[in-house]
Amino acid sequence: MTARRGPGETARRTGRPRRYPCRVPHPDAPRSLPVAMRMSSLFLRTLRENPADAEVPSHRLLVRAGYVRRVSPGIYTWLPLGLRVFRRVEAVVREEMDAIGAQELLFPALLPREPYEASGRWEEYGPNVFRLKDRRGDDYLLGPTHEEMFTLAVKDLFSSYKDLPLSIYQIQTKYRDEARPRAGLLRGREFVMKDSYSFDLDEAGLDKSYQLHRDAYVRIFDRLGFHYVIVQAMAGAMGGSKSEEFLATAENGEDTYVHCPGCGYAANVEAVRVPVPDPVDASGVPAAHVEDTPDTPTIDTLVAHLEQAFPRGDGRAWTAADTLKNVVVTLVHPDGTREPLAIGVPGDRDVDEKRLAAQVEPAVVQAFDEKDFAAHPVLAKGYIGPGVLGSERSSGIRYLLDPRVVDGTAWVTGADETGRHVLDLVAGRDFTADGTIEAAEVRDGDACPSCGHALESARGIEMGHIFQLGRKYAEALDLQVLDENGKLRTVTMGSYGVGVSRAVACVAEGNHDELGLVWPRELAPADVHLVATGKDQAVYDYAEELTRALDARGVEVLLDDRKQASPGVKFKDAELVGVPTIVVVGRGLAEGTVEIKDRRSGERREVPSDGAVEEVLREIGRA
RNA sequence: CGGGGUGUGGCGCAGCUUGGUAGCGCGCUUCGUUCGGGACGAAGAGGUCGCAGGUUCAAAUCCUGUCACCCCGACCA
Repeated sequence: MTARRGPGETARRTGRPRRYPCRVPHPDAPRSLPVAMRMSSLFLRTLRENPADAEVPSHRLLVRAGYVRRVSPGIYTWLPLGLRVFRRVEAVVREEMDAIGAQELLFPALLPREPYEASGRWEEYGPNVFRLKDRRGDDYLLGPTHEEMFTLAVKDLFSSYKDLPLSIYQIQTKYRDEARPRAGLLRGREFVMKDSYSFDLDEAGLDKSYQLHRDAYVRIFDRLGFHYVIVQAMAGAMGGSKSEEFLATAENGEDTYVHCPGCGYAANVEAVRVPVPDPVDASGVPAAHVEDTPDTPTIDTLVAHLEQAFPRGDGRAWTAADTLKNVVVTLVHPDGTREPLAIGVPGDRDVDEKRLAAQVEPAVVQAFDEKDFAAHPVLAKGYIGPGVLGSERSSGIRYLLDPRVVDGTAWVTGADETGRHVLDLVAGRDFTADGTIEAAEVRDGDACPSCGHALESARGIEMGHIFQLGRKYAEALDLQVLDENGKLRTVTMGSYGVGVSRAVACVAEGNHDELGLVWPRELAPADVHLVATGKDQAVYDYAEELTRALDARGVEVLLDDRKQASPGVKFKDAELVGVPTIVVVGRGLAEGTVEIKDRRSGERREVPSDGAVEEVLREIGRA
């Protein structure tokens, strides 16, 4: 708020909260100066060339246009222009959260070890958490996420079903010691996230809270103005069941998802379910037989050998899809125990490490190395088969199959002897497994699990994630309330996050052209970029006057009042900075006109200088 | 953690192969001119060449070590 008007005054007039002024007027400045960002004194330096360390467009442009500066890998300073955009995003998120009755609070970023010890995550979270010690040697951490704190806060204050449902949130700086920060603000080690949590007595309540948040998120991402998809997701290490992600569609996004043009189904690749085929009648398949297949340790060499040594009578060529590939990995459980796990997938598909990791969480997957093979001599590397796999078989290794390997399907697979494979091995008839697992890679053209159409894959940036946590944290931290019968009930929780700082980068990623940034109106650092050109003092006087008049109407102006800069420099800077409406006061003023330019379309029109205020208001949709 | 690359004024880079005491563009300062598309002229300020050893009469340049950063991958509520 400025010294010039009372709190809320502008909010009433314009129907939205006023942004704080970027610059406090100099004490010597006349009191009558309008509150505007002045390019002549703004803490800003635009760069003509791209910074060498920036690769993705959002990073390049945010640095070039003077919105942010890198301090350390994955750690950024918000400069005045950037901070204003950041505050706008924050305001959108805050408004929509408040609108569903969620209440804002703020936990510390610096947290003691104990709550995370209690939930088991001090260990589970691993190297990604920033840990530190105080002078006495006690352990602290910089919060990577705050489930424990929210849960404990509710436990601290509430104890009755009458207090529920409850949704609380914070907009807080989070810290994660990412192995490789990248893409500027898109994946940082310090970032700002809105995280909220719902607390309900039962599943029906949780469903309702979840839906409220989902609706709020739709409104938030609509207002932020980027293209996004809502995809089914894995609840991940957080535990819980139902989960959806809001992905901003972007070719260079880190997340891969699939969507179905037939029915609209969309899911993160990790969460995709394979439609399970019906069992096949295998009565015509001959008995399984072991054959010599020398030098065929890979699927490719095996298929080539089959085609040459065992051509099929019906003219069909052997393909990788006829083989069953058995991959062995080591699971490392949170308590440190190691367990070998065998996965059987059709030979034309690889095991997708991300999908596998998501399936076995919280265990971590490690490659099965030479030492592991030495410890399990029954495994013939390159020729592993179901003959030895399974908890009931000689290896004792748990064996899980891709869901496509249904009863009655016949396979060529390892015979557990180097240089030998078994043919016509029928699932259900000749071998069984301990269960199924969704770990095979997902490909374009795979059948949609809900309608059977061919799936298409695309990439996106995770902007929001909502999920039903259930009782994992409530149980671990003993969050119970008394129900109407006076009995203790464990509360069920939902968890909902939005990457606020990431959203700034993401909006920039989706809103720029070759000249610079192009902000959506609601997020721009100013409503109008007013450029005064030329050497005529009347131009600058008029620009001051127009700025003052616009300010009085609640329009925030970025005023380029630099006298030493050439018109070209001012135009380039305006285009780089990306305020959606650019007003040029210059040579036309003598004839009584100013120019209004739309940054996005490039369209410009001359308007009478004496009616410029109304024209600008109309242009920015506030007439 | 694996692979690749880069460290030279505020920013972007050249110089390194073949050692000789640091240069270009942008930006910055001063003066003058210019003023609708990153102006022009003149004069300036600003650099332990990432760091540490070594070789040499002499090291940005050669050797060894080390640190940092960027990109790809692994990893990633």
